[in-house]
Formats: sequence, C-alpha cells, structure tokens
Amino acid sequence: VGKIPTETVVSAWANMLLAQRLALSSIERALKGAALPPLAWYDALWEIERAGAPGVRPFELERRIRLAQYNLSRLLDRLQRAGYVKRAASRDDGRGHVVAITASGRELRRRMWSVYAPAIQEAIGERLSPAEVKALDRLLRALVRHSAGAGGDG
Amino acid sequence: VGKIPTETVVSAWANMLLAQRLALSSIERALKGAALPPLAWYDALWEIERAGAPGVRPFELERRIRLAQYNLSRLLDRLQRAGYVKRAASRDDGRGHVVAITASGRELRRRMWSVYAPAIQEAIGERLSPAEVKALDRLLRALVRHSAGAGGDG
DNA sequence: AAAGATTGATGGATCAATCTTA
DNA sequence: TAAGATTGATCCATCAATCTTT
Repeated sequence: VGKIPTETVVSAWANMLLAQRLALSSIERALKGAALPPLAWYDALWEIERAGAPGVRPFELERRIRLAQYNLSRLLDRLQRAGYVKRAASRDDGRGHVVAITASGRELRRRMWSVYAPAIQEAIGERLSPAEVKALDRLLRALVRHSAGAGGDG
Repeated sequence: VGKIPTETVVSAWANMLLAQRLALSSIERALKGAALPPLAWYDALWEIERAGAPGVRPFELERRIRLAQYNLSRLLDRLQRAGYVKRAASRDDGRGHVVAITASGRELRRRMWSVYAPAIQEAIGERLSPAEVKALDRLLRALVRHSAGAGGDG
C-alpha cells in the first residue's frame, strides 16, 4: 500500500512537469529556428564524442542517455545515415559493435551547443539567482541519486 | 547574442531532465502495470472534470495542459471513442464546442489517481524532507512564473 | 537460456494544409 | 483576416518478435 503525497509534494511535481515542458519547448523551438536537429541528437552525439576514438557500445550509451534499446538503435540509424556517426564491428564481442563520432558529427554537436547553451541560460540562469540555482541543483541531484538503480525506459 | 550558462546552471538543467525522466518512467510503468492509460489521459480528464457540467472549450484546455491544438484534438478523439468524454456544440460560438467528462471518465480518473498519487510520493515525497520539498516547489514555481506568457507547444 | 542488437507492425506526435465561423 | 478546430501525410516511439553470439 503506497503512501499519499502531501499537497506540497504534488505541487512540486506539477511545477516540475510544467517548468520542464516550458523550457524544453523553448529549447526545441530555438534549435528548429536554427535549422538544427532535435535535442535527442545532441545527447547522443555528446556521449559518443565523450567516448572518443575507440567508440562506445550501444548498450553502454543506452544506460547513459536512458533510451530504450530499440529506440537508440533507430536514432543511431538516423545519425549514421546523416553521416554523423560510424558503426564498426566489435573486436571483443561478436554480438555487438562500437559507435564513433565523425568530424561532421563533432561539428554538428558544436553548432547545436551554440544554440542550446543560451537557451538553457534563458530558461534557468536568468530566472534564478546563483544561490537559487545551486539550491535547485542540489535538490534535483538528491532526487536522482536515490533512484540510481531504477530503470530508465525498457 | 545569448549569454553562456554557468556550470551549475547546466548541471541543474541536466539533473532536472534526468530526475523527471526517471520519475515519469516509473509513473508510466505503474500505470501500465495496473492496465491504465498513459499520464496524458489523466491530465486531460482532470482539467475536464474540474470544468464541471458546462464543459470546457478545447482552446481553454489547450492552454491549461499545454498541449498543441492538433495534439489535443486527437487526444479528445481517443477519450471520446473510449466513452470518457462527450463533445457538444457550443451555444455561444459556432466555431467550437465544449467537452465534458462522463461518469466512466470520472471513475477512470479516480482509479488513475489511486496509482498516480503513490507514484508521486515515491518519486518525490520519500526522497526529500518536507522542508526540501517546499524549497523545491518554490524554486520551480519561480521558473514557471517568469515564463507565463511564453508558448507551450505550438 | 541470456545478452546485444535489430526489425515489422502499430500507435502517437508533428507539420502543413484545410475548413468553418467570428 | 484571424480564431477555433480538424485532417492527411509523415516521422518518431513503442511493443513484440526475431536474430546472432555468448
């Protein structure tokens, strides 16, 4: 039997949904306005770029960006078709492969950040004082920390 | 030219994305586990129920739950087909209509809440102290407040 | 049998165009 | 012309099934 949340807990949840929806839609609008791909591409490219030259296994990516396996599979298809990543058979494990970013992928990631970063600043940085941002970061971190184990999508 | 966010601003944003993704997927999992429809149905039913007997215009709903017009139009189609809402021509305005909840719609909303509420408690209430929840609510409210005007989806 | 990954089918979200009345 | 609302086409997300290698 689950416990009932207080009014404040429900309010915090509702405001989190709303705040994120507002921020996300303004960020996506900014990206589209600059003729750039959606945010999901950024997340994937960023993690793949961080993995460097050896590349990264899809199942690793899956955990880092919290995307279901089949979902990631098709996102990688699109990124590959557009020339932003390359797939190569894994030496260690015959079942899988490794994904690496290309030069144009790095370039796209950089261009996306030049739009994404100011949009984050506008949605968060300009609406709270530095101390408030720090407090918010701390509270959200606490929410994430305790659920490290729990599933993402699958 | 947009300003660059600080590290803390970016961190807060990333943790917000992650925290919400984790909470949402556990909530959706709980609903599915109880053979109930997705969260979007709850939001719509709740606002329609709040509107009471006279019903509510879709363009009003659109603003309250922040859903694009075409998106809402199809969600209402599904709710209507399932018998949870009714549409009727508007007396005041020949262009539009009003939407009202049915008895089985109210019943579904109530059943969904009995799963949704404990899931919110688990995701937020049990991970922060009451004082922390209050602080989080206040900060998120500030993020929302300043963007009251800005667009939702369309 | 389980892990890594993909695929066919289906439903939902989005864009652009459309329709009706204000 | 603009507001309220819907629809056809298309793209993405999701489910279930499948394939290969461990």
